Amino acid sequence: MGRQPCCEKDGLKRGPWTIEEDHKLMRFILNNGIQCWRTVPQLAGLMRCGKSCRLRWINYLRPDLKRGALTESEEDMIINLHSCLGNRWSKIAAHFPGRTDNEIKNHWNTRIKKKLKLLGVDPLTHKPLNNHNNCNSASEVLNQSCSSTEEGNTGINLQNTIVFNQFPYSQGTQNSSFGIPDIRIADTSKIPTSLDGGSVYSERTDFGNTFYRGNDELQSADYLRQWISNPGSWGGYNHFGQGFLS
DNA sequence: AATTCATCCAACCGCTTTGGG
DNA sequence: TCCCAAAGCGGTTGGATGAAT
Repeated sequence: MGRQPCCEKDGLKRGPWTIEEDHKLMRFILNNGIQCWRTVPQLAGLMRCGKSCRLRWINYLRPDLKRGALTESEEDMIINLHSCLGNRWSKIAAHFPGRTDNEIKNHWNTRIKKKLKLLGVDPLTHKPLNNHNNCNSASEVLNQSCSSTEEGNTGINLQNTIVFNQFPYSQGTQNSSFGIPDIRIADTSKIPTSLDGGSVYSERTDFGNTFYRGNDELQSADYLRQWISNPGSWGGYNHFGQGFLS
């Protein structure tokens, strides 16, 4: 006997979310908050499993999401944090308000890994790909700076002072704050500005990163209402159309 | 214009962790 | 302490899109 599926699969919809589904999920969360993800789809009238709803909310519908391409400084921070934390994307994402672990993970896999390889750095170990004699300095320095990272301090400032001299990335033109040469992969600036194929994009809402989680996951429906009533926060949600709050 | 290849990223799968009884 | 359900997490996939031929 295998593990029980997380939910009953029969009859459940999979694949990309439609506007209507997004609409239903957001409206439900607005009105009810989140107590139990497993009950959300049923109560919201969605033919999805709770897991799918949770993922959609966290990665896409949360109003506090910061949208658009990651900045160069964010990219540099990811590299430094990854050297400390490894593939613990949620831990890394915790240092980036409005960014999701999925987004950072995708960015790492599609852009940063290539960037590091171009620089002759192993993305896994953060050591030079060819020069094994040089391995100690960078990793040791990074490990030293990681203790504070694990405790909530990013440790970035500490690294910033050390990495310039010892980190393997530090060869070449240093445009960024962490000594990483300014080699940008093409096509990093593709920032959607409107709904396209069921996707939602918006400017940053600037509501901070405390929107949900806490006692009842969702801090308050009032908070959401406040966000929704703010015209400036709705740049990319126009597709929901009028009557969303009804 | 048609086809192939490369890239991106939303979504899924399944394992691990957490929390309540 | 143990068990189980739910949530969290990271690896992976597959469809959409754009670039190259």
